[in-house]
Amino acid sequence: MDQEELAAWLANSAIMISLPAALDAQMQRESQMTFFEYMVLSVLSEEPDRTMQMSALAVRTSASLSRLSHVVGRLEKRGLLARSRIPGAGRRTNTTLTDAGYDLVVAAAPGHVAAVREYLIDELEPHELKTLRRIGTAVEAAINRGRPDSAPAVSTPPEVTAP
Amino acid sequence: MDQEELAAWLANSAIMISLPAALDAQMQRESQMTFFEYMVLSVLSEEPDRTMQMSALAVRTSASLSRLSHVVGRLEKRGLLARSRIPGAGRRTNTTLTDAGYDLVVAAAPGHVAAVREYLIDELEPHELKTLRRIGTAVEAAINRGRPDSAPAVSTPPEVTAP
DNA sequence: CCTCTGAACTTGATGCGTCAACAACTGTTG
DNA sequence: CAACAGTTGTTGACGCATCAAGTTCAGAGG
Repeated sequence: MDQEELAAWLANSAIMISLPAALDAQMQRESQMTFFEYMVLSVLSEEPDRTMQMSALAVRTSASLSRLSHVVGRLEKRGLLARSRIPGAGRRTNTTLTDAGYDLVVAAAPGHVAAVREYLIDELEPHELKTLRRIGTAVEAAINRGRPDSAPAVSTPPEVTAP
Repeated sequence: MDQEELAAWLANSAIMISLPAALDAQMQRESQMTFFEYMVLSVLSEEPDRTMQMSALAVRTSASLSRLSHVVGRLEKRGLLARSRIPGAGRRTNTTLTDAGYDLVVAAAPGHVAAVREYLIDELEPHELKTLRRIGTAVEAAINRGRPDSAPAVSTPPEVTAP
């Protein structure tokens, strides 16, 4: 690993470690939830009927079904979403955002967007943005190469547009 | 947030979420430790005397002193490092890598380097590497701007050169 | 039919991270 | 020199993630 590769790797750790931490802190501070909880609510808020099946939601948030189940359980207790079994479809379960949940996402979004801008977007030149996009795509492809079918691990982040 | 910014942000989440998860999984699988534990051992292994003060180690690993204290406690129980108070220097404590700890880092390093190459470095063109480096630096600066003095949050990643 | 397999979750135990206290020093100031 | 303030670490409680079962269903095979 040469000088330039090493430097890139060192710098990359800011994106891998400090950036998630900073975004988590912002979300915790301003909206009393986790970055990941925001992801879940945000993804649901983008569906036309604010509803999604657990497994689909798990794929979209890059989480295991187990993790998602725990989180959804908590969010349900807080009245932010509701679960309902789909009849005649095995054990399939739908998760639906409640009005309270929707309101919370809407309230949390601006602060989140501002943080993403402050820490990342506004720091970059247009050509750097394009390259970042290319890199992210390449990394995702490289990781998924190792597990061809099982886990797509698509890592869709919290939506940054207004819900 | 326009189309290009949004796409870059979406792609970036692969670096923020999937990449750390993949590296963690690799480390767990092949060396029975956490990515963060590897960071700690690796940083120590680069010191001439394999020794570092707790607070310095905390800065280098971007961790809170509390987190570090817990982790070091566990690593000490596993015989991978040892703590010793520095006499006449307040509560300062030195952490030293044991031989077992050093051997473990040395054994774990190749697999880690291979993973970093596979998921990131080998995917990128030289100019993309340079841009990634620039982006990482910019992100770190932007985050630190918010907390001028208190927490440097330097995020030094695990060394990728042979220890 | 009746069992079996597989899909889609759920649950419980365990471990790690965080936050807020607390503890152990040193040096400083009245 | 006595109290105090500032550093530097440690600890315990609590929340969240993970992993390995377990559960609940639909449909296939015998």
